[in-house]
Amino acid sequence: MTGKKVLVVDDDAKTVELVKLYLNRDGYRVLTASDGIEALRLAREGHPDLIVLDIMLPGVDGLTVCRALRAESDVPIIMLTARTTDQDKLDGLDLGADDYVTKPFSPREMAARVRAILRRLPGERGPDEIRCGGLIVNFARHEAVLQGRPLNLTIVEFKLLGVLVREPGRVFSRAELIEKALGYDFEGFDRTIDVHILNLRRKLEPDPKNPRYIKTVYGVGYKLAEVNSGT
Amino acid sequence: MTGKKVLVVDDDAKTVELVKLYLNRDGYRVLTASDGIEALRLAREGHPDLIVLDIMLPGVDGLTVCRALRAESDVPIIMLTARTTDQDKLDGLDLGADDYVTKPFSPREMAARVRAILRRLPGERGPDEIRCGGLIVNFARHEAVLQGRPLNLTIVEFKLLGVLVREPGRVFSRAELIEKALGYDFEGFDRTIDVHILNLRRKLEPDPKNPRYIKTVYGVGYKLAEVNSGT
DNA sequence: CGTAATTATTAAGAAATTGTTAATTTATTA
DNA sequence: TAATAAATTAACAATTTCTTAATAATTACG
Repeated sequence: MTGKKVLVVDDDAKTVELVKLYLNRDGYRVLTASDGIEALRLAREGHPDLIVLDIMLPGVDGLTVCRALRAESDVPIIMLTARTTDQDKLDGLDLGADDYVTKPFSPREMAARVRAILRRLPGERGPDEIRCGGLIVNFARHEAVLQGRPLNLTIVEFKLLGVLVREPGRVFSRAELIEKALGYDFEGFDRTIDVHILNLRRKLEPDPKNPRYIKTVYGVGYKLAEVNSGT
Repeated sequence: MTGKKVLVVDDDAKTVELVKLYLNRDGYRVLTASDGIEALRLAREGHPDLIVLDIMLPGVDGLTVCRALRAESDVPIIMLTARTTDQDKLDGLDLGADDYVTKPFSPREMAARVRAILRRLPGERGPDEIRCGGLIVNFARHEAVLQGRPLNLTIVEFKLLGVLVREPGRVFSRAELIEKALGYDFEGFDRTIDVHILNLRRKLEPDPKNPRYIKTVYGVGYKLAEVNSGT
């Protein structure tokens, strides 16, 4: 873990603690501030890699802080707003915030957004791309390439391949694939997966009848073969 | 099926029954409670592997129960909330719940989340791989390899070998093997096992007539020989 | 040695799983 | 909103695996 620094600014101590808890769990160092003045000071002296900034602040408000920060640096900012009116969101974005989250929010979601932004920061792209044999799956570009030839995958096909390619060789049951590619709330049948696998194979297998990449494990599910180019 | 235990806590009997129905269908044993006091008692005495906990409870509320449980164990908790305000979710997560579901929810989705959490529990999957002599059985990959040569096992063969390899040297009766490899609900005959053992031997024994790995214990059952490479 | 009990082997039919196509529903885009 | 693309379902075919039943071989033990 790189230990990126995140500055969290909110006048509600409980919110700050909650966000801090989750970000710490993700391996980030966290600075905290409860008002605009302190926020500006820490933003300048602490060199955070990302700032989570509430709009409603005592003293200098969040919008002003955001404006001030934007004038002097490109640090990514996630705006926090208690109000639901879209005008607030627009204002925040207008000021150059990278993302906005409406209160009340789930700390998991917040942590995910922080990860997402820091991931696309120059330097640490993280596992934005996975290679396996001649297969390249790029999550940031939402693009899969096989032997230099781009596959034209649909969303579900891409997600399926994404799940498989993250753990090549491991067998995934249809239930697992549904959970991970279609979501917990999918109410349909197992066999839907079969059709998606079929379509995937048509797009990436040289000979779909004899799959080289996506193997069927009879009675269990599917897996991505680990391709040793030399063998 | 391991028959993991799940405690479902909700004051609405209909909700409890619905969740119970779906969890039973997945092979889980289900304990139920309708108030906080009972929940705590069952959580302590019933040793559930997971708890589904409603926030709104008469008497001791769900949040308090969650807090109390967290103080004394790491049992995974899924919080249930009827209110849509995310503040509830936050509180739940803050207390260490592993997941939350907002009412009204789909019982299928609930069951899926329960499966997902129990699946990634440390004890649940056991080791992903067991080695014994030149034999490697990898459960995640659903693959068995002998002296570097992959065996092409069917599900039943794989499960049988899996049972044997977990306790090399121990004799398993046919009844035991049926239970563990074919399931409790198998209605067939003992002798089916013989055929599977035969097929297994054909795939892994250098000389199936003189089994080196899977030994017959006359009048008792089968066992996996402990292989000392030097002998 | 011979008999009864147990296990090994074989092969065929039954059952379960997967592959495939096409029609239908749902979502997206112009 | 119409046109297009995608996801899902349903039905059937193809395949694999499981189970059974019948027979042969082996073991235990008087």
